[in-house]
Amino acid sequence: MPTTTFFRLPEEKRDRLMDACWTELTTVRFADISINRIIATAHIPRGSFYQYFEDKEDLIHFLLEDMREYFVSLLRDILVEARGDLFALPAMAYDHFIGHHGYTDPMLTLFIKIMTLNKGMDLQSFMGGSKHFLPDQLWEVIDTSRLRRQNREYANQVFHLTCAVLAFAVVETLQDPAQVSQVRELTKIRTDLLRYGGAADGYEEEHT
Amino acid sequence: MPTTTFFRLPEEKRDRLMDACWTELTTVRFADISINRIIATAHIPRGSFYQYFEDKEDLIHFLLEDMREYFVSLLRDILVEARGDLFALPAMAYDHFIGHHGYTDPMLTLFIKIMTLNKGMDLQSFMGGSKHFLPDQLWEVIDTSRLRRQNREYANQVFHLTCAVLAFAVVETLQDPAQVSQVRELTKIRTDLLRYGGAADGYEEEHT
DNA sequence: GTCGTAAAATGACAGACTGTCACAAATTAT
DNA sequence: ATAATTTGTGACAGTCTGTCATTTTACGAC
Repeated sequence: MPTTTFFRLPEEKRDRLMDACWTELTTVRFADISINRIIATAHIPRGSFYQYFEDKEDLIHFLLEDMREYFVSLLRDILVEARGDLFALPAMAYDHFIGHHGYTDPMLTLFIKIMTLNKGMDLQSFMGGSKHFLPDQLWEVIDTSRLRRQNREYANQVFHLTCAVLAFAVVETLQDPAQVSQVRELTKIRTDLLRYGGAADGYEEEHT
Repeated sequence: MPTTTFFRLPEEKRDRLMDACWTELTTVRFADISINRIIATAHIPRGSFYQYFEDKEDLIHFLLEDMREYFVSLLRDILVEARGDLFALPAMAYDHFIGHHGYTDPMLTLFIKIMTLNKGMDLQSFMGGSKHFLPDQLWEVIDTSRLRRQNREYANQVFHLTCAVLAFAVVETLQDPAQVSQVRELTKIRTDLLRYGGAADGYEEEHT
């Protein structure tokens, strides 16, 4: 967490610094992030930076947390549009990512750049910032009647796997942007897997 | 990939170097791996190291690939024991990881250390080293009659999600080692989700 | 307006790290 | 024995990070 000093900073200076941070974060991989470059770009003296942030990790954590919050609210919108159907999330969110709707969301663009640079960046720990994996904001809009069990923990599990499916799709597309339609097909298969199960019908009876 | 020179190295020297590498890899996080420390531990001059490996990434890649191969063969053994039931994999593999059987597998110990240090290290890209996510070795021993569809691509998807469930379990246990039994329960729920689907029965009819 | 105290700014610095390169040593071929 | 090739080596240039003693600014009390 940044220092209180950071939040007391004059707006212009803080913006200058944050711009430089986001540029750095969306230009090089996590491992290569350089505070040297950031302070050079932002024209902020070295000592000042360390008055605002504890260290590099502190900075990165702060930026990603910001992004996570945005991301969750985006998923919430999508979920509302899907009438609370958790299983519809991967396909719809994927289309958002790919820019299916023509316009490009600035924050999402940053997110995708970061994912591209840090291939397979771990959505698990990205979302895991919150205590529960399934944030309150999303739990509120889930239609639990569509789920086999209606408790939050079960929804949490479904959401977990749902996120994994979304992550697979994003990563695959980044690795080969030409295969959008193929990835879309895979996502449908995976989603059906989550919905209806992957076991052959003959074996389904074991379950009671 | 290491240089041919590396493979021509006298065994004693190569072992000394590799030992130091594994020690480093299982002691600090990826980001903090220091070639300085490695060469100091192994008593290998700086210049020599760079005659064997292109750079730090080259080294890490080589070590992890080694581990991946071991890991795949372990999963194969488990899958055989499970009579090819892909859905049984997470629970069984998890018990192996936790050391349910009392003995500890040296390579697995290293693997767990690495996972602990790099919380949520991406199994996706770890396994993704191979062209197909589902390696031939595993495909050979899968009982496809248990799957809704029998083609390899479908098995690949199931395996993908299966790995995700395993990864969840491992990460959760590392975060809080006390909760083994709880994680085991979660793993069962997740596996059932993959087997039979998470949709409420009423909605299942949509599927044809 | 001046003095004093607390907050903020600053850049020089120590310590660490990486990858390179010119040259020495050893090994192999002729 | 000599030449050619491969391997070994450590000094070095260039970066980087986080700290800290010191200066500058902000601000309230008198």
